[in-house]
Amino acid sequence: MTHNTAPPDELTFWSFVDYAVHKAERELPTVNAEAMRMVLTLNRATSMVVYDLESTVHRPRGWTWPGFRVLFALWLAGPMEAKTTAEISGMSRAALSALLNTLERDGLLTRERAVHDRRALQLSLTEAGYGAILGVFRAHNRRESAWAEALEPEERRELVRLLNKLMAGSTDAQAKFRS
Amino acid sequence: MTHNTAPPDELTFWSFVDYAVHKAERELPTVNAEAMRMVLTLNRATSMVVYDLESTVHRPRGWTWPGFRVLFALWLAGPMEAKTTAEISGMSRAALSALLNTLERDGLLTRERAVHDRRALQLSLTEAGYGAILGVFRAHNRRESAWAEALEPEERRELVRLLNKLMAGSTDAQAKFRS
DNA sequence: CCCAAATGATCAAACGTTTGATGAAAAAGA
DNA sequence: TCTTTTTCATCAAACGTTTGATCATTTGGG
Repeated sequence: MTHNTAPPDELTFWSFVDYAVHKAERELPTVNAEAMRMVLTLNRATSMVVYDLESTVHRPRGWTWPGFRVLFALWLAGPMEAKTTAEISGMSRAALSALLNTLERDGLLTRERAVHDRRALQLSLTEAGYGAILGVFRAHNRRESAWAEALEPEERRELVRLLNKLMAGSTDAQAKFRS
Repeated sequence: MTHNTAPPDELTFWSFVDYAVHKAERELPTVNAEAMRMVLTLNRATSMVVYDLESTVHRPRGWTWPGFRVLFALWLAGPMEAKTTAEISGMSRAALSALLNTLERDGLLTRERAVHDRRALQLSLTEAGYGAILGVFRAHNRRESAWAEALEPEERRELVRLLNKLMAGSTDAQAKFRS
């Protein structure tokens, strides 16, 4: 255990995890240091991946990752109700509603009221949306590949397994989900 | 390999990963499915943890996770230059600038110009900020603990190791970082 | 010493997200 | 059938973030 007590001005995004965990452990006897380290590391790793993908793939093309997620879902699964889109792309109905304004304005998808239920909304890719998604996905996947190469194939599978187990455990943890 | 081709309306946040990977694999021979699965899973797991922590710990107290990260850094490492705070809490200087408006308005920290360099900003917790952070951190850490229990101790260590290796590999991947 | 380049911070516009409220349509109950 | 409840979508206000521009200060080169 490296007793890293670096002065504040030498701390970096990376070294802060160790610094914080050790310092918290020392000053707060009741802290769950391992849980702290896990969540801290999980967030930092994801934050780096997200920032990279967003700034190298999506923003240069005038897109955002959330917008990409919606278009990607429609591309793979076909036209669907907005409620389903929100569910599978991991956003609230209100967030999707706002996001749709942008995507519709940019001519990437259309929203129309469903025939069987006039409250519901049916989303479909436009020709333009359909034409654009493949290229963006390819660039996105190339970037994902570069990240994935940091791990051995076996390690990638293990990482996925552990993350899935973590998600499965959210039920026991009585985690709060998006409504 | 479960050939899950569920109709769109039965898809969920969870099942979409499998569905998307299989469908992409089938329709796009050149796709790197393992990389896709890894990034998709990483983001969904983190998104769930973030939403839970944010909505059960921070927002009910009138805080946000980003604000908490800043106050937490100042609490652990003491007063420091804003540039350092941005670096170790993982945000751009511009984002921190905006965030500081809120934190300062709420009386949780103060910003003053540094004496040795009149461009620089020195951040310090106020009494109120210092008094509030411990309780919030305790609640935060309790929630982290609940999540951590989904994994065995050995699995937690392995997850952290894999995530660190992923972060370390970002150099090879020539990932883009925040400036 | 003076001027050009680099650095620290802020601002502005656009965007996605959250919570809580409102409106409209459908479902459930009396 | 009529009323109450539930469901789907949107809106409004507040917030954090991004990119690109601007301003002030400091550093470094002639």
